Parts: sequence; C-alpha cells; structure tokens
Amino acid sequence: MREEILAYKRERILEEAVKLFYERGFTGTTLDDIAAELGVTKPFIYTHFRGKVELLAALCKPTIEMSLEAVTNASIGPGSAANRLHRAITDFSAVVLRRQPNIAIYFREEKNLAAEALAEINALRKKFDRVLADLLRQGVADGEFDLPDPALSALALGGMISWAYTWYRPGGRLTIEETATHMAGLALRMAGVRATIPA
Amino acid sequence: MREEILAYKRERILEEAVKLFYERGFTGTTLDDIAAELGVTKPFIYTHFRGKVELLAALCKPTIEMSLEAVTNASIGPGSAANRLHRAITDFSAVVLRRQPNIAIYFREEKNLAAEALAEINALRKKFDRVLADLLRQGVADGEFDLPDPALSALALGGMISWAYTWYRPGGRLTIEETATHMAGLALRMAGVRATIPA
DNA sequence: TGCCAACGCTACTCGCCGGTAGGCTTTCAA
DNA sequence: TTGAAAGCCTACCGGCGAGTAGCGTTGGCA
Repeated sequence: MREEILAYKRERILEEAVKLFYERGFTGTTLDDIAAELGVTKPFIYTHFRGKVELLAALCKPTIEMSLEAVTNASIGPGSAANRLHRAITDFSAVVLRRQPNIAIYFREEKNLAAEALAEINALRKKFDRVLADLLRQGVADGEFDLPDPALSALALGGMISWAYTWYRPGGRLTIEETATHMAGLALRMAGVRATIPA
Repeated sequence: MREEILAYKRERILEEAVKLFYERGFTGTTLDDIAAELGVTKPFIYTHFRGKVELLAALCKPTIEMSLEAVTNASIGPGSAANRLHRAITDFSAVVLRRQPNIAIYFREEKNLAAEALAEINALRKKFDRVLADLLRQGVADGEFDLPDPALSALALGGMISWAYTWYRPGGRLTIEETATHMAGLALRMAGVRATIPA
C-alpha cells in the first residue's frame, strides 16, 4: 500500500514531466514548472528522483523497451515471415503512436541523457535493428520477400515508423490502429510482398 | 571584397556552430565554446549574428530549403512519375546525408527556434509534403503507382529518408550516393512500381 | 493525549551563460 | 604623420534554475 502510493507519485511526476518536456523541450522546462503543474514544490520531486536527468531517462527507457518487445514478440511468433513482419510493424507503430511524446522526447533530448543511460538505450536500439533485419533476411531466405540489403532496409523501415512521432495528430483523420495497419501495409509492399495484407 | 570577407566569417561561425551543436546539443554548447573553437571571443559572434537563437535558424532554414528544392525540381522535371520519384528521393536523400548535422540539429532543437523562424520553416515543410503527395497521386492517376492514401504515404516516405540522419555514418559501408540510390529503390518499391529502377 | 517519524515546504546558495559596455589596436586615407 | 573609424578584446552584469538545508506540520501509534 505504501509502496503503491510511492509508485503512483512517481508515475504522476513522470506524466507531467512528459507533457512539459514534449511541449517546451527539456531545457525549456524547469523542475519548478513540473512541480507547479502537480501542485507541489521542487523538493518533492527530489524525494522520488535523483535529479532532472534521471527523470529524462525514466521516461525514455521503458518506451524503447516496449518498442523492442513489440518487434521481438512478433518476430519469434507464429506465422509466415510476411505475417510476422505485418504484426511487428503494426505493434511497433502502435507503441510509437501511443507513446508519441516519450518517443519525441527521447529523440530530441538524447544529448541530455547521462552516459550510462544512453549506453543502455543504445544497446536496446541495436537489438531492435538486428531483430528487424533478421526478420527481413528470413523472409528473403523463404522466398517471401524480395529486397536488397536487409540491414539497410531495416533501418529505413524502422525510420519510416519512428518518424510518425513528428506528424501523427491524435484525434486526426486516422486512429492509431488505422495508421498502424496502413504502415504495416507499406512495410510489406517495401519488402516486396505481392499478396494483399495477411491476417 | 569586404563583403566576401564578411560572408566568409559568417560561414565559418556557422560551420563551427553546426559541429558543436551536433555533438553537444544547442543548450549544451555555449557561445564561448564556439568562439574558442574559432580562436576568437564571444563579442565577435555578436557582430555577425543577433544572438544564439539566430545562429540556430541560420543553420536550419537553408537546409530545409534545399530539401524542398530537391523534391520540387525532380517533381516538375521530365520523365514518368516513377522516374521523377526516383530522382526526388535520390536528391532528397543526398541533401539529408550531406547536411546530416544540420538536419539533426533542426529536428532536435526545433523547440529552441524563434516563433517567426519556426513558422517559416513549417511552411516549407508543409510544401515539401504536398509536393511529394502530389507526385504520388500523379503516379497513381497514370497507373504507374499502386498505393493507398498518398498523403499518408508521402509522410511515411519523407520520414524514411529524413530518418537517415540518425544512422548514416560517413565513411561507412556505403557512400552517400549508394545509400541515396538504395533509398530511391525502396521508395519505388513502396509506391508499387514493378519494373526495375529506371534511369 | 503526547511522542515520533515521515513528509513536504520555505528559503536559500551557487555556478553558469547569454548578452553588453567601453577601451585598445590596427589600418587606411589624406 | 596624423586623424578617424572599423574591428575585436577584456571585463563585466544580471538572471535563471538546479540542487540543498533545515523547519513546520500532520498523521499514526502507544
């Protein structure tokens, strides 16, 4: 119970930090701003986080982990390579769109991360790229995909999706799910899959 | 001659600013740092620029203009839609890779731009997306392309290329030209062009 | 009811950095 | 050779914001 309250406070701080960092940037936001938004004062934040930079890491890392998890699960899941790629891109897109502010903050404020946190996240990203490239390679080996240079294509593909954080507007023409499905369709097309989108 | 020297000094300041902003971030770089790198002092910079924020705009805007120019020229140029798309993506990729630091700085430090400069750049980006979407629409109308939702696809396509600023390493496995060509190939594939890469 | 312990607040410090004022040096023209 | 102006430097200011010390308050427990 005490633990839960502590966790809740942490969560609320992060929530407000995400909002403000997203709107005003990391250096454009003061801890006093965040505290004010929460109706508390700065020292309150220091009882839950070591400092501003730790706040940043705490809101970036889990999101990157979720992205890696999405493509990994799809990649080792059942189905043909095309099926798995479709699911990987759908799920990854959903993570990017649902956690759009976190993704945006991470890419914008990478330079403000502590060296250690940065190294951890970079390792996750490397894994992410490798999983995606391996999936493409498998599809090529199975004769399902037709594309050159899987490593480079994986980077391009990952970028196409990640980039959505810059243009997606919640409440716009397409929902998160529609956009994610659409992206998966483009990805299969890029992979050289002829058939229509699989189940 | 006086004018030329003035222009050269401006250029050198920007050059060093790009390097440092790219490596350490905008707020992580002080004007003293830039001046020191140039072997001058801070007030020197102020004789050429109004302040730090103007420096930022001066190194972002021309790069975005070059990107818009690349896709516009290709789009209104000769050839089939597939040919024009190929050229648009090749040239745009080349801009992104050649001016990688500027592109990176722009996307990372957007929040630090003055409102006016930001508005100008946003207008350019909007044009960019429209030109690309129109090109896709034309290809669909001509029966050359086969893809749904050109507007969304244009965003995805633009993102796939822009993203290269995050992973491209000069001196790596592929040259700028090779990478650009490869990207154009992926783009055509995404557009649903069956034939091999056109001239 | 009185004690103790979290807990969060008020009120500060301190370093950093963008921006500026004013002086010195060098160069060019007459 | 001297006057003047351009150009850059030294030396400073002032604000801002991360991080901290120590106090007051409140709530739980005996």
